[in-house]
Amino acid sequence: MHITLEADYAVRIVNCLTRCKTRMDAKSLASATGVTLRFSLKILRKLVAQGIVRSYKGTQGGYELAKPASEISLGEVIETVEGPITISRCVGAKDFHCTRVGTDECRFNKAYQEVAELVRQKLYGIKFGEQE
Amino acid sequence: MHITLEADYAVRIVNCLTRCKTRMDAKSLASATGVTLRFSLKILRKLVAQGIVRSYKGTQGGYELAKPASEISLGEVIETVEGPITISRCVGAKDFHCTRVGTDECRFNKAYQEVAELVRQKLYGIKFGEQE
DNA sequence: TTTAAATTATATTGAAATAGTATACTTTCG
DNA sequence: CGAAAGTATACTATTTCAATATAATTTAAA
Repeated sequence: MHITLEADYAVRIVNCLTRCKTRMDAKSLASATGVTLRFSLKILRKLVAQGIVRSYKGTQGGYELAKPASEISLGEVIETVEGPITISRCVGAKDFHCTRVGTDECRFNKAYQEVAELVRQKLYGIKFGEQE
Repeated sequence: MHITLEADYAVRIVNCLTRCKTRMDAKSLASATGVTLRFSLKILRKLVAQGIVRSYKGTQGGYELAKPASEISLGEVIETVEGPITISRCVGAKDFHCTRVGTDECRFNKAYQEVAELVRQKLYGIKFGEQE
């Protein structure tokens, strides 16, 4: 159970933009974060669409944060690139189908949802801005 | 970010064994849980190796829990089939490589580890036995 | 003691998700 | 204009996940 590499990359990119306060072009960002140029462009597009990063076209173009780093959380960045955090795909489905017992009302769905909520709260509580 | 289907299946299987207290053969277990026979055998092997389930060979063989259901947790079952819960693959690696800034000591590894620990504690706290 | 019902083990295949690339296009600024 | 940047879509490769196939071994009962 872990986040995708792409989400990791997105975190690196936002972290880099947080620290290097100047506008950066994709090429510099890519080499600074260790992500391939093409792939970082793909990620940057998602971050722009979500309103986390702002882009500038043209010769002096590049990327910078669209809002204060203190308002950007790990959770927001992660969910932007890989979608909502869920623990089990089974959540939302009816139930486990143990036909050998009478009632098989499943309490694990609830547990999974609680875990997902726990993770979400923790990740949304961690902001990029407030680094010591 | 979610557990694998295999882990879901493992939970179903252990849940089924918890509820149907009799010894069950793989075929019945498979059809009761909606997992294919072959795949459930593969999962059962892991559960047996971990000491969660006990197997009996021969004509009257089958599977049953190796210990009280109240001592088996969601976390144990999940980690048995898919390995340790981690949030980022980046954890343990050196750091993000933003070369444009001086020090880039990364606090996200720590955050990831905290989240993983949170999830682990929650999942290990949920036992199969104490279902109402 | 044979035999059928069960588990065990290894290897292989198929499918889906992830990761990364290619190409063509648009915008902006000097 | 024209070069340097971002934008968009589509495609390919790789990895991981899911499932299957085959063959061997063990056990209990007839």
